[in-house]
Amino acid sequence: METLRNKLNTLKLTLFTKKVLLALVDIPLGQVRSYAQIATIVGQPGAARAVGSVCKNNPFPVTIPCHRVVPSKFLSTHSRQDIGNYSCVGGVKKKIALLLKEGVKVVD
DNA sequence: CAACACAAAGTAG
DNA sequence: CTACTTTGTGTTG
Repeated sequence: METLRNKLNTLKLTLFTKKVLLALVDIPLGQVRSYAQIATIVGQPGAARAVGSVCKNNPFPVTIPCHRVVPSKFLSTHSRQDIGNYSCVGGVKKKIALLLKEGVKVVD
């Protein structure tokens, strides 16, 4: 069967990218992960910025819940201004809306 | 080679 | 102690 993992293997993606994307899919509903956390999961702690690059180049806009990825600061503040960025359609505004819809508290 | 959707440590006050 | 600056990291253009 064509799992997402299989598709990722088909595409011309680097190992790091593939791991990151898989980690994003693994994020439970209503939960958020920081870029640093993802970086650590894929085995490259400190490469948070690289993770951001991957999300930005995200090959599957809907399949990959890149909106659940936020800066580590957000984990502490939950502030809307520390939500980070979002390249997909709708921008940061849409990102916030999605998170709220999924049950993630976002302070104004 | 330079830029980027970040993070953590170091320096200055 | 808080605030700003610098370095690390991997992908993409």
